[in-house]
Amino acid sequence: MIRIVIAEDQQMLRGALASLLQLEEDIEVVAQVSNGDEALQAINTYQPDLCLLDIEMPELSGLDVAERIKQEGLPCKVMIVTTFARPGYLERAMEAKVEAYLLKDEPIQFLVEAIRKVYQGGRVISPELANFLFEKEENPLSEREQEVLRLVAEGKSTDEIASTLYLTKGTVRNYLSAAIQKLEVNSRHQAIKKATEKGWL
Amino acid sequence: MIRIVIAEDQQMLRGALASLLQLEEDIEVVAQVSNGDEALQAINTYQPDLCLLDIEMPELSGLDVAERIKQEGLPCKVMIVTTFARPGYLERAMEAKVEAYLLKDEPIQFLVEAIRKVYQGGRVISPELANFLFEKEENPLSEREQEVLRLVAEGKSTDEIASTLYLTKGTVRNYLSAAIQKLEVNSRHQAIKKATEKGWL
DNA sequence: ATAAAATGATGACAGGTGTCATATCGAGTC
DNA sequence: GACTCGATATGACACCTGTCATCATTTTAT
Repeated sequence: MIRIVIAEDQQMLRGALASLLQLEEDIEVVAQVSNGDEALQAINTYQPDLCLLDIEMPELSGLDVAERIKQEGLPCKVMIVTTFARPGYLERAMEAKVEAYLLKDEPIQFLVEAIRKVYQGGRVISPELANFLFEKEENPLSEREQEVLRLVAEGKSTDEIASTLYLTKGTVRNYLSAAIQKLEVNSRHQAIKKATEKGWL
Repeated sequence: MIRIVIAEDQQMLRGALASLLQLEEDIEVVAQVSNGDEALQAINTYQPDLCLLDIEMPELSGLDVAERIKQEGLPCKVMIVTTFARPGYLERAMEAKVEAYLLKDEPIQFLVEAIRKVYQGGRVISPELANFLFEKEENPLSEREQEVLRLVAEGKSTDEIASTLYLTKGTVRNYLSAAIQKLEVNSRHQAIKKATEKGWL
């Protein structure tokens, strides 16, 4: 019996997956949760064989949860199940050594088979993502540049960012300028768009 | 037997819903499609009792499909099933006189019951959205202002927008300025954010 | 038919933004 | 110890942006 925990914030999908997986004879859904914090708790409590983690959830992202599980050396295998084919996400997941990375655009049957493969010690990646593994683009942004971009993304002004980070606004503009050039775009907002698409924030 | 068509672009959710609904004795899923165009075709072909429409799909949005169904006077009842609690979406849906508007954050059981109610002539709205029906905010943006904002959202520059719409850049800035003031924000980008949240684009 | 909106344009101004050259400082590296 | 690199700062410049006043034209409403 494969014991699993499902972490997914959209109730309808979470419930649907749980019901369908429960129908499989060799699978038992021991817990369903809707955010990253609860996911960690549930994994500690139930010690499942593996967990399905959505990435974009409240509190802790699925990637954060994956990293913690691996750091703490928990035996629970990790399967990321997400909408987003972002190179940066995949890279973080690979670095955390997760067992699978699937897109929600796969059929359920693919998920079920992936679960069995992972349980038996295998690894699975959605075929659409296979390319990303080779032609992987490194995140060109420095820590500071990411920080500044994140704040712009939240809607903050140059001045607000400057005081948040205890910098002058000139310096903030320098970081933005550097980021804009590294990303080969023309404005801070295009920079945010591109960095977000790539999963670099 | 309630015959339904499911239009939802995320394969995993679509398949899961189809499988689960199929398990209900009084429901038959006659077609599953992944975009708005196919939805219209399927509805014409199969003449289902009702259809589940996601809003954000390729080609035609679920709202577009709903409007066409109602304009053409097709007997198919329409249930919108979406992630987004945006007042503007709900308003468009109400104007199109759809039979139901549900959030994907509802449990499946809610969906199943809603399907039965709608089949029997009822209407259903996710409880979280009930407020929006009363305190409904009108879209304050003119057609032109929306057009310009949409183009900014695509990442176009003022000059590009000007030549796309055959306007001078001064005029483009005027529309943006008007939109920014109507939305009570400080920049074109905040304007996009707010308008998008409200479902006004 | 006439008033009121909406559409489109222009020019001007203040302030924001992106770029660049340049300088300092500290942490590594050779 | 000299050198390089990243983080930080400054000042200057050109260009972009948001606002406003003003005007002409076309649509819409009464």
